[in-house]
Amino acid sequence: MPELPEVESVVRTLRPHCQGRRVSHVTLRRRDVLTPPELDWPSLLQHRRIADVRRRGKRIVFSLDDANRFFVHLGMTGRLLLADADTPEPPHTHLLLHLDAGRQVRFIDPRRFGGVTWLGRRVRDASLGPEPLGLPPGELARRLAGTRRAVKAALLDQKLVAGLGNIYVDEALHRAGIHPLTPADRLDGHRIRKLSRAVKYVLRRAIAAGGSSIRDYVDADGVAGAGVALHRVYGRAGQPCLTCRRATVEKFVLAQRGTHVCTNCQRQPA
DNA sequence: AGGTTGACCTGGACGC
DNA sequence: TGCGTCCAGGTCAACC
Repeated sequence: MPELPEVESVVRTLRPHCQGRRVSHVTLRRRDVLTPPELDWPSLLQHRRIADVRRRGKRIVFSLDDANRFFVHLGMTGRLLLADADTPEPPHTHLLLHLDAGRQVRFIDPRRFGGVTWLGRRVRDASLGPEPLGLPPGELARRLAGTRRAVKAALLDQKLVAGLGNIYVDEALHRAGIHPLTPADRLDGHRIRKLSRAVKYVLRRAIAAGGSSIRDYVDADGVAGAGVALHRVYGRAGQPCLTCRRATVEKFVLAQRGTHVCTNCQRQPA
């Protein structure tokens, strides 16, 4: 799915079209993408004005003018697309927010790993860790020191840091020269600082490229991102490492996820 | 309690 | 062409 840079790109393209707009009505095609499903979503949304659209981790959070909030999670294949009412509706369109001015926001998700969750007026949500951009290295160090899991598994844990996924964890660990199997609590201060810098660098560059479009991802305007061209290991198994040019990128499974490493740049822990 | 595994879904790519 | 298998950007619940 969309990870932090893809979600950020969706939010940036979505916001100018949504902010301040009123939801004239709602079309619900599949109730099971909603949490909780028994809530009267159309009534809660209809006639409300969208005050704000923001990203939190991989979530797209909508704030309404009555201080209620809900978020969209894109899962693996979810899309949030702006469209005119007369544009043909693609398959797997589950929810439509009709805005004034004849535009609509469409939630489309073939695999339905994504969904829409009602937050209400709740302020705090402990299910997500801090944002990685702007996270001080010392705080990252403190969080990683608390677990013996492989550093890749730790970084994928949204409670530890919110927004990283399979692509950018592999890319950041490669850039930092850290093997994904390294136990998180065995990284010294120097390597943590390298990792912290690499995470931010990789995410910022991917955001600037508009995200990475592997197969499904497009922003809210339907535009694919150019971030794949920046990948140094992800999706490059069997090809030469672009950094050292001495080894080929290898792929193995860690935490049930395809994991890409250069064994020359990233030395396996003893 | 922390950590690992299967389950949830569909579609596209590949091999026979 | 058609069928089977594997794989995919994520997250839960259920288990050790």
